[in-house]
Amino acid sequence: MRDPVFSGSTMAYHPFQAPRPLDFSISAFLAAAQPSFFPALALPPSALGKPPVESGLSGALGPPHHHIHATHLHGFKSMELEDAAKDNPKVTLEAKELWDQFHKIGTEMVITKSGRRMFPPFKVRVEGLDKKARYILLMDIVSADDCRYKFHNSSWMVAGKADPEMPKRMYIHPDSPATGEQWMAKPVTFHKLKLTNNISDKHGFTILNSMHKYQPRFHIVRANDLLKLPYSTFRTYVFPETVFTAVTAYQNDKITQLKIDNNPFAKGFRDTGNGRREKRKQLTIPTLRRFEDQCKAERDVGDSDTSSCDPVAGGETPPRVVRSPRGVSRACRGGKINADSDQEPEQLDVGSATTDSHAPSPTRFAQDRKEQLEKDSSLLVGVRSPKKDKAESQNRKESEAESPGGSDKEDAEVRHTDLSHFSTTQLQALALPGVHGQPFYSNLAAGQPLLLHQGQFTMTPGALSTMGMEHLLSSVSTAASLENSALVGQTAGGSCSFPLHLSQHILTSQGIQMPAFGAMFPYPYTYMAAAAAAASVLPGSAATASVSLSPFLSTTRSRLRFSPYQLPGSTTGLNSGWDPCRLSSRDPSPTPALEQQSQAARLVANHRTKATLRDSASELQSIQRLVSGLEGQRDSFPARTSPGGE
Amino acid sequence: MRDPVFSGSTMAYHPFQAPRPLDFSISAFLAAAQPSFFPALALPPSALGKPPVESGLSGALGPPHHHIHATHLHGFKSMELEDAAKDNPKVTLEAKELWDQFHKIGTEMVITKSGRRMFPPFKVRVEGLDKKARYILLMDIVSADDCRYKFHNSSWMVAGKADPEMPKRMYIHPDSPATGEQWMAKPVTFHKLKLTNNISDKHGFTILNSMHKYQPRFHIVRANDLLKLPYSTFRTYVFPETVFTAVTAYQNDKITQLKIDNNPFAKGFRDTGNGRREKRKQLTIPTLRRFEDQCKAERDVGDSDTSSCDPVAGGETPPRVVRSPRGVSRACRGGKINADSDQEPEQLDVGSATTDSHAPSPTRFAQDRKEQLEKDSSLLVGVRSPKKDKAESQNRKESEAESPGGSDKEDAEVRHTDLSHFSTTQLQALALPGVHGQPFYSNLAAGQPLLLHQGQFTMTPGALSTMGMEHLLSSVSTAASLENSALVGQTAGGSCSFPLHLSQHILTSQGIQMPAFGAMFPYPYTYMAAAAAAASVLPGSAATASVSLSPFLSTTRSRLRFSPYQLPGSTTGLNSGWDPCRLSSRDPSPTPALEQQSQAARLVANHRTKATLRDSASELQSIQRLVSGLEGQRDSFPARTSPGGE
DNA sequence: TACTTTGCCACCTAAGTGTGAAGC
DNA sequence: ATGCTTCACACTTAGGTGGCAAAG
Repeated sequence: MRDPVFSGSTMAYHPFQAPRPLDFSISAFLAAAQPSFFPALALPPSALGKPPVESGLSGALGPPHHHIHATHLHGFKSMELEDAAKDNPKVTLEAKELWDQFHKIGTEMVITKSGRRMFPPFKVRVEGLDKKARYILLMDIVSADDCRYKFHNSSWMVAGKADPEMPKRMYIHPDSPATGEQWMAKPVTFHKLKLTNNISDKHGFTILNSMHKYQPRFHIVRANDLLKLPYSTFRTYVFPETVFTAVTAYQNDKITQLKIDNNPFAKGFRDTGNGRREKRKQLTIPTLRRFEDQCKAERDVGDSDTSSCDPVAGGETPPRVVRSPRGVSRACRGGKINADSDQEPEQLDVGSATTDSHAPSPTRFAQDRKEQLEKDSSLLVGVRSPKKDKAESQNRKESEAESPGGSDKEDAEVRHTDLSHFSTTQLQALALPGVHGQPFYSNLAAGQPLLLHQGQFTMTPGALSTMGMEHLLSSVSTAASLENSALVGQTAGGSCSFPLHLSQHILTSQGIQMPAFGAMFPYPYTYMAAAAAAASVLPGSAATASVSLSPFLSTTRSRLRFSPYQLPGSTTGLNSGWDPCRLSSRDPSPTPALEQQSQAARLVANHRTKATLRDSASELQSIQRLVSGLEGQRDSFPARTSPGGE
Repeated sequence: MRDPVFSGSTMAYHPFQAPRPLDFSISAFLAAAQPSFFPALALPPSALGKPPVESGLSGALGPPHHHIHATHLHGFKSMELEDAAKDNPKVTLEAKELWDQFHKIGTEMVITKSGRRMFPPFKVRVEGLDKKARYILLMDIVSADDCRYKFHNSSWMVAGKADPEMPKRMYIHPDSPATGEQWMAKPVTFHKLKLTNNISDKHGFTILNSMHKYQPRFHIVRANDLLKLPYSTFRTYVFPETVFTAVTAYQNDKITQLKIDNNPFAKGFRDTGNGRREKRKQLTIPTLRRFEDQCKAERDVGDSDTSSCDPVAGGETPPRVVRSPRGVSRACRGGKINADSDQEPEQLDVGSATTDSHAPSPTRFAQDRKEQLEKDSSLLVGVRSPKKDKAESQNRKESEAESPGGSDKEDAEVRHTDLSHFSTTQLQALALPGVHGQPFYSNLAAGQPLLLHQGQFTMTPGALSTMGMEHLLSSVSTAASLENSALVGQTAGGSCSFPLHLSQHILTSQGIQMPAFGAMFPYPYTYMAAAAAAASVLPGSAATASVSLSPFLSTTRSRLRFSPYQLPGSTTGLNSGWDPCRLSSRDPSPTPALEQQSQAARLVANHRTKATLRDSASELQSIQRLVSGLEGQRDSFPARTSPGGE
């Protein structure tokens, strides 16, 4: 309870701790982004959008199909439709049941200096892509809220405001670019992505703050060259059940047990009568074996490759889609707009993302989405309400009582509330920091500040960073959408699969932590691209104001925390890593945004406090996050950007 | 001794079995290719070629620097010089000493159904690249000759003509494309490439015939997109000391022992007093430990990644460079030209590649090369004469007497001789089959016959396949050369590193055999590209004649061998793999070529027979090889070409 | 003291190696 | 009987897991 604002809050259903906050958080910022998205979306020919049905002011909205948005957007702004159409991607989360099991308890992911994989592994199945077109698939992990947590009395509770955001990195799937056919052939796994708390990480791992909540995101970009990524449309998918709290050591024994029971690498800790396992009673759940078995089965299929297991069976979750075409629009820029930011977490699970009612134009679209959601059963796959979760968890026969705050927490509430104080722009910033960076053009790190090949694009750093998150400002849907990317121009004609045959060379190993290999993509890069697009398309661009503050110099109330182990310069060797002190002052200040939830959801959440986080501290922190995301990114770039080794 | 022609030949220094034949073989076909290369080469601005010194009729020539050739070529034919220049690649083989140790004995590589790595690992150090330009690095393994061997009485001897060539695959380094800076940062390893004897392989592994000799090759292509590979210039580097015989089980105990002593994974078989090792006395050589130690040291350096060890120290071998600019030329096409194909194997080691005296125009260049070689000490690095080898081997304290034919064999002789009977075109075909295919655009395999995006390029399949090997028809040198690639046009402006951060995801694992990941690149693809270029540039194009024969239908004397385990259809599952019966009949017939050796070398080798292989059977087989390389490639493509898995 | 983070450890998966008997 | 290929094995490297004591 470090946080002065939330101190005292305890557990489930507390105004400040609504159950299943994670979902909210995500949907919240997604919703916020949405508004700004529509205006710029292009409409693919094959778009089969439906007329908007539900209004989006308060937020409620079902995940819409992209094409729908595209259509509308088309009218708004003329976008390049060249290669639009022909695809209508649909993404489902693999091992959904397993994720759900963790989610109910409150997923925790260990982060270590050397980098730790995620478990369950983030794996998605993609459908509806243009077989011949080439795509780049990526994922990143963004803050779910701006709070710091603590696990107290068997439950998670807010413990203050979030620490300064670490430079986020966009992780490009190593097979990128590859044809839609290839991507759809089998689930796309991201087990090579590693999490770390080492701010000086040189491997390109995703740096997270311990005791903070995060949301993994998946992106699909139609582009045949990584160089085009910056100018391309990002279709973002978020699976609420994948939110997790980063920890350096497991806090909830239930999580530990679930990990042990399902992660083959932890088999050694299973209670097999070998006199191990003391603390945790064997909470082994029936679904247990399934995961591993599936993994093995999967490995044997086709030309196995990969590694981390991942259950194939079970429900797959249709995510919320956020799309950011280049030249995308930005939602209302201005300050903490918001308002009815409170929503019912429960509803969130219904799989719908809400749009900020305060956003520029999205309202009607929100309705559209909602309708879509209700119509498209696939969108609801894997979606479950908190109540259901509760019921399930209670049914579980665990020797240990269900930890009070175990499942269905509500820090989300906090986050949610917090978000409501940010403008759409701010939310973007909030999300974007985690939007790009991890493995990407390492050469960028190697020198060029922002590259974008001179002349092609000119903007002030501030403007760029602010607008860069355009692809976050997209429509939210769980189904597929038509191609609407505004690629800078196809290179070669066809759709050549790029695979690089990980089969033989790349696959197996997880994170060999060779920065040389990683495709590092510092935020700045994408930022610029998106920003450029946005700038050229939208009139009232969002905050272009540059704020001169770094997490270390201009903190109002937010505490800058660095564990003794992470203090800049005190960490591992080469100080070429991220150095907070070097954050420049040329960054835009994000603006507040609204969250959107289904009306039902908001009804439930109405009792929450809305003002708590509405202080300058919140804004400052957001800004700082953004700044670090932009500036820190560059500095943290691995010194070695060479490939070869492999 | 199945081969009627060579039956009876026994061992070292026998006319038919000159020691260290491998070197010859390689240099032979390289030389043959050279002639045709020059005419088409573009001259980079920074070219610093030297005037030709030695004549090339009989062959002898030192490894020239590309730029030299480029310069000359410039005059011959105007090539796109857009991105020419700025780079002058120099490639050296890592772990040369180790390779030499194996080479002396007669390197053997085990091939298994599940795929086996090479040991020593093929690893090269690249220098002189344009830091900012992007390159694609690849490797493939081509037949060293067209003979089948048998290990009899402790020595290798010819046992007939080669079996039908398996579809070869070009293995694209997974980090491709990446900037020159990245590639040069650390040695480029290809340990993910796996060898197999499973003709139905779906992993994209390199399929080889057991008991046949092969030569690994390394290629550098300046291109920022894999899609441009087909239209780009290939700079090929060959390290004679890396020739090897594919086996399903080690034949020479010395090789086995050397492997055990140096491969960390075989450590369990080392004679550490654990009562193992019987057959092989501990031939452990002093240099032993070094390799492994180096590997470990290397792993710790920088952001380790990779895996297979590889000694960094010791001599690195400058290879013979073969370059094929697009719109390349073809050497004399006609039939078994040849003539003084006999050379002294010993000389080969001197590190110089000889050009075929019968080749079109190369003569003067050959001299130039020679001079270069003598001047550039780096070219001689690791180069050693057979005599030296002999001395070394004798110094080794092996309990077991040096197997008579163990080191310094001469099947090479056969191969050499054989090669002399082929026209340049034939040699090209001979090599090309192994030039492209392994991991590459899998989508190609997935459907499109040859793709090349309609309209961009039009040629008859036959012509294409014939000319496709253009990049083989290049100059031979050990040093660097300037950029001369005729890329189809740069996509984005800058030089973005492509890394994909294998660090995190790709690196570690070796060959997870996931076809989905491999970048499959069937020969046909490259063939077409090169062909197109050649066609547009050269007047008297080589064989465009389409031959209607498949290894199964039109075999004159060559026996079609398929072990019971490999019979098409009888092998592993899915028959989507390579099906010899499906080989089409539209392929060009390769033409003979000359080999080139230093004059000294030829003096020594003059006593060899030249006519032995000059029969139609040889030609047919070559053709068949080519055909299978082209047609088989497609069929053998892994059914699953999806990425994702990773 | 309370809470986190670190390091090292044992254990496990994944996969690379040659063996040696069996198969064809 | 010869010659080559296959396969189950034991052993090794590389690396993923949580435990746990110690440190901060």
